[in-house]
Amino acid sequence: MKRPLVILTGPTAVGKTALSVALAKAIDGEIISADSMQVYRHMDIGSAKVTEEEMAGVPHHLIDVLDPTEEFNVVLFQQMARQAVEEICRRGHIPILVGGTGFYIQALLYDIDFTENDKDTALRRSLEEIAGRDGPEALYERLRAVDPESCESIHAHNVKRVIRAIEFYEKTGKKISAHNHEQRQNDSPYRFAYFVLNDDRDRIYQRIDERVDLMMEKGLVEEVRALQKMGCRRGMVSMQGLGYKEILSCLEKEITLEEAVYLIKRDSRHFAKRQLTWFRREKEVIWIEKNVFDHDSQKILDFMQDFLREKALIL
RNA sequence: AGGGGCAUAGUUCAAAGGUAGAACAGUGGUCUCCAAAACCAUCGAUGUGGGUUCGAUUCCUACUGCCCCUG
Repeated sequence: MKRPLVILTGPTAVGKTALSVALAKAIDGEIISADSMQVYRHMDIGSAKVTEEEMAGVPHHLIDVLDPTEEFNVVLFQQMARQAVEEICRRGHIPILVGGTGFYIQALLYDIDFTENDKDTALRRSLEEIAGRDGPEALYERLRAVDPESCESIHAHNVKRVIRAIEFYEKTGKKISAHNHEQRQNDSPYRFAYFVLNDDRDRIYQRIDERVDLMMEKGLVEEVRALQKMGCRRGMVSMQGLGYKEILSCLEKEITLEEAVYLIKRDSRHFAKRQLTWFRREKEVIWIEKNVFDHDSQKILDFMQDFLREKALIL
């Protein structure tokens, strides 16, 4: 029997956290965070991390488990999340995956195979060097030579992807285009319900602005300064987080605080938009438009529970 | 009130008597190991009324609005 998995996601600032805790309480669930920034300790304000109080006693996993100087990526997420699902099920509870990183959700939900990678990053580095020295087109031609199919779907300017595709070929002797095609056929190992919470675009953007202002009031600058003292530098995975990279370059006097705030708001909007693009493409998602439910969280909760009962995910 | 200046896309700025460009914003999309990342595509403008002209958004003029100076 497949394990149950409830997913609750949506664009940033739409209100996932509050709803997730209420849902967990209602269906005896535990929460697994699918958030690439909330995994890090000492990054509370900028990542809009759930507070102890907000958790209201509901167990949360994959939050505060790494230092900001450590790396994090899909593969690590996948391993940690899988383990969390197992533990939660063993306790007889329902795992609820909550967070805005669609790629991570996909990795767990469809059990995407990433195993062919090793820890050796020398090749990656030398490819980056080629891109820097000879330009992205030169790298692209290298990819065309070994995996022309990938060139169909990857744009030459997208150096990160081109590098990964070449790397995949060099390390495995297989084409990543073929591998991805195979992986796309994966059936989920879970009985799942994939909820996407959404709201009017204007409202989301407004909430983003308000939230960023609040972060500044709460002391985001101090938080980043402390991280800086702990040895966090730009280029680290954690410091690519929205709010962190901008404040960091403000502390390094590259931009003013005003510019930093503007950029954080703008990039958060862009992020929300990209998230929605991602979810639209995912199959089998259940959209929860807040205005359809009059922004009444009880109505939303009732709807979700009815749905889960129907799908026999809960009794 | 008098004098001067400005009026072009949502915003900031280009250009030109004959098809008005860009950046940013906005919108759509890609994504299978940096994903809060990286990348692609796309919508959109000459304030209003006259005049000169084959043709005005450009030149002239009135109006309206904004800015600066004087009082």
